[in-house]
Amino acid sequence: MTSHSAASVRRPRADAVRNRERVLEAAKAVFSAGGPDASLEAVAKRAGVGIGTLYRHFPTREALFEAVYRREVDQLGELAEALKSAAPVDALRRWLRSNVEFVATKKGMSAALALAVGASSDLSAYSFDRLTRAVGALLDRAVAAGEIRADISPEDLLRALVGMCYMHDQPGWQKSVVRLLDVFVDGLRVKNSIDAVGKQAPPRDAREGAKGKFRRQAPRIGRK
Amino acid sequence: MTSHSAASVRRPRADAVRNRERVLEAAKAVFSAGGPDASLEAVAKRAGVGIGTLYRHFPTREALFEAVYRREVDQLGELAEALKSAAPVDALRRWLRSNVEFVATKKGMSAALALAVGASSDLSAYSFDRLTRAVGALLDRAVAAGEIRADISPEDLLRALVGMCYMHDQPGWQKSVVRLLDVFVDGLRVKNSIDAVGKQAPPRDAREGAKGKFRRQAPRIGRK
Amino acid sequence: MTSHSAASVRRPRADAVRNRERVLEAAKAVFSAGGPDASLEAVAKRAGVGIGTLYRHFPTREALFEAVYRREVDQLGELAEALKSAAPVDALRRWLRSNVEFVATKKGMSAALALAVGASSDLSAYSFDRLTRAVGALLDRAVAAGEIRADISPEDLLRALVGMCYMHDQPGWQKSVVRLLDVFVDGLRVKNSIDAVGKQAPPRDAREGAKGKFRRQAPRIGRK
Amino acid sequence: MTSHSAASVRRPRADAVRNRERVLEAAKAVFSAGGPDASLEAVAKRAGVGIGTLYRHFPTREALFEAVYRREVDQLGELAEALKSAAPVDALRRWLRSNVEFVATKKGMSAALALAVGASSDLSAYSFDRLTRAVGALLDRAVAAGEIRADISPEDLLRALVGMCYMHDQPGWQKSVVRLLDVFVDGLRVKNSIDAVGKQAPPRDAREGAKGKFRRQAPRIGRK
DNA sequence: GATGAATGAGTCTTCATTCAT
DNA sequence: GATGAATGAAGACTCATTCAT
Repeated sequence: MTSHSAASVRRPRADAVRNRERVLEAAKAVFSAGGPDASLEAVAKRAGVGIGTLYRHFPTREALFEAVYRREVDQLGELAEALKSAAPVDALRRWLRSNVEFVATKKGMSAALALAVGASSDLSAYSFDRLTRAVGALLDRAVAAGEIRADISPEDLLRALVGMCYMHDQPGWQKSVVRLLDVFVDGLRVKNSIDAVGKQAPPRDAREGAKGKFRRQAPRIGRK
Repeated sequence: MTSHSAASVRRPRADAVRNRERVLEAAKAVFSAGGPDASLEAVAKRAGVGIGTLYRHFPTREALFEAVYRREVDQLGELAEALKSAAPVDALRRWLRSNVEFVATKKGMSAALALAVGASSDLSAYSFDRLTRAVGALLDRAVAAGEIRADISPEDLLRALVGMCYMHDQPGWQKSVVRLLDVFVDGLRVKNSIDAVGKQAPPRDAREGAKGKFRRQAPRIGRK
Repeated sequence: MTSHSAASVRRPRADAVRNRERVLEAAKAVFSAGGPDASLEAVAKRAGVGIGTLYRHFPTREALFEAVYRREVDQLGELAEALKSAAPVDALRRWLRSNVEFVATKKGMSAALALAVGASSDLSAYSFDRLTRAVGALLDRAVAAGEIRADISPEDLLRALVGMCYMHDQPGWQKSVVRLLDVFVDGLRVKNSIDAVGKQAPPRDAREGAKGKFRRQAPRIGRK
Repeated sequence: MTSHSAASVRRPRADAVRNRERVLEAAKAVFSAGGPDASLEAVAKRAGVGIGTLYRHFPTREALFEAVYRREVDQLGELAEALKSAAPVDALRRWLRSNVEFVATKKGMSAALALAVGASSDLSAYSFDRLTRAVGALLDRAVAAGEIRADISPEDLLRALVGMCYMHDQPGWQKSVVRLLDVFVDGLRVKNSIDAVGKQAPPRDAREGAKGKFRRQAPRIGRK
């Protein structure tokens, strides 16, 4: 439509890009502090833009969430893939620890992790899927090498990790979690030694599977 | 104040007691379903009383929380004490598992558990203290018996438990958590085998302590 | 629940009643002036109550509409019934004229009338039904007496009336409409003299009927 | 201003003309569907142009209205003039019916008609004037021929027509209106037969007149 | 003591309008 | 000239909280 447009997609305006970025940054911070119900107006204010601008870039709360967290989730996923060359159990341990560091470093990473087990939504489904695959690979390798027990699913492990990082706002949580994770990995190496108390868990191969992407559904994220 | 009052404390009116109870019951249900931000008006409506009545009995949201959850927390604490006679590690394992069952059975117990690591408040402080003591006793016994490693604090363990129960709304979470906890306890029995990756945790006795009740402070619970 | 309540329904509080009335009065005025999209906040302000109070009494815009207009519509309906004793054609003419006076006198009556042919909604359906019945009775009587042609339906007549009153904000509209209605009634007395130009309308008895109440449906009233 | 401009008026750029046309087309459609309060952004989007372009061509909502409807109004006016040769009453009847067809055929024509009696504005004033003159000619001829009564003004007739077309969004309205108009014309032929009920209308010549153009004033059209 | 009416602050959301590119 | 980004003013609606009855 414009006379000088060469390609069909226009280069986005510089200030628009800057604003988009600012909003994302602000949203990360605000959601980190105030939870997923935080006021969008607060986000806009922190970003230094009008509320209308926020809405132009992200027409729904969901859209903003998505933009904020998808990238983080992907980083967590890539982390797992990057460890494919290490010794199986060591890779596992290091991935778990790296997660802790990640969460410690990057504000909002914790929320990204939590998404994976949170209330259903497209974004949650994506997160769950992405991370389950990632950790599944690590797990499979260690099991195949016969170094850890086979009855823990990627979902289990993911939940354990998320659960432990859940307390990421307490003083000293980081060391605590590393300690706990180490204990946990130690436990993984013990092959089903104890079953006096409870029922035997299903063997690794008979797990519920569902590797396909996006199994879960549902719109909302935290609003009432 | 009143003309005919013999003693300084009057026996509360029967309907007042009944209303108080109704509100508590309603609050438990509503908070379970809608989270801690649920509308107080919804609570009143469910209890079949006016909003004013709710406020008379519980002048703040916090007060209502307190009344709802303190009892639950105490139950979790007593659970630990009841296991003092069992074999140390077994007692530990059983307590952890019992928590899972508890959360599974009694609506709202999960929230009670979560309080222990949640945002600061009088109630949280109390919960944290109560449960830390409980699990601490179990832990101490097992360490004293030389059956588990000594570098995991009650706080650590509590946080791990809470975190894992955090996902109590996913299908099949219960079995998953039991599995994870078993792995964890298995890991506890391995005495410091691995320390190549991280620093050694401080010995049990040098922990930050703080057994005194109500260390932490702060008013809010989730509202903005 | 209260100790002194004799009957099951409490007498509404005096101030509540007063406020309700104020809001209705204000709404009638505001809707008259600003149309059905007028701001509810403007209504509240004019009534001298908080916006919350307005919402307490009328939880939706529709509810307020309903409360404002149902009574007016009923008055228009009763008007028709009150004329049952007069000579058929005269009754018809007088009813039509009375409507004009009504609209002229009572602010908002025009809107009430317009509802009858307006966008679908429960209230519109009710209005349409109520008024169609009213005018239908008058029409039937005149047709039965053989004094007017039979091919005009109550709906037709109603629409003509509404349409003409539509212009109720022009200077001198009132006399004009009375004049037009008179001409129209005169025309009704001419029994099908002319049909050279168009097709014959269906006979009176074969009309689409649908006397049952509330045929039409649909929620909105004017918002976008 | 521009260096190479020979004459004082430049030939408009081709794309500007095209855009102007697109916007007009879109506006006609959007206003037809959503009423006069429809979003200008919706118009721009439908036209496939930026909102800025719309504003450049039509700096106010009024300006857009004007551009959209003036042409339509003129068409309605010309319709009346085209019938000057027919028999007076027949011409009148045919003009009225033609209006109905017009409204039925051309989306937005109804709005154009309604403008004539709508809220004051330059555009309304123009419409009113244009159409009043048109219908006045038809009326005068029939009165002069002694075929219809003399106490109905062009304004009256216009209002009757508009009023009847007011319901143009109901199913089957078209036949209904034709029927009503026929009845109305029949009524016109009855010379003042009835005056028992109301006062005698003023004679044709003593009417309020006001043939001059643009008597009325006022800016707004429907916005708040 | 119980009740529920009143209040208004806080959020979300939509658009008309202005302006930088 | 065209574009669409930015802005902020409304307006709807929800609830926590106070208070008159």
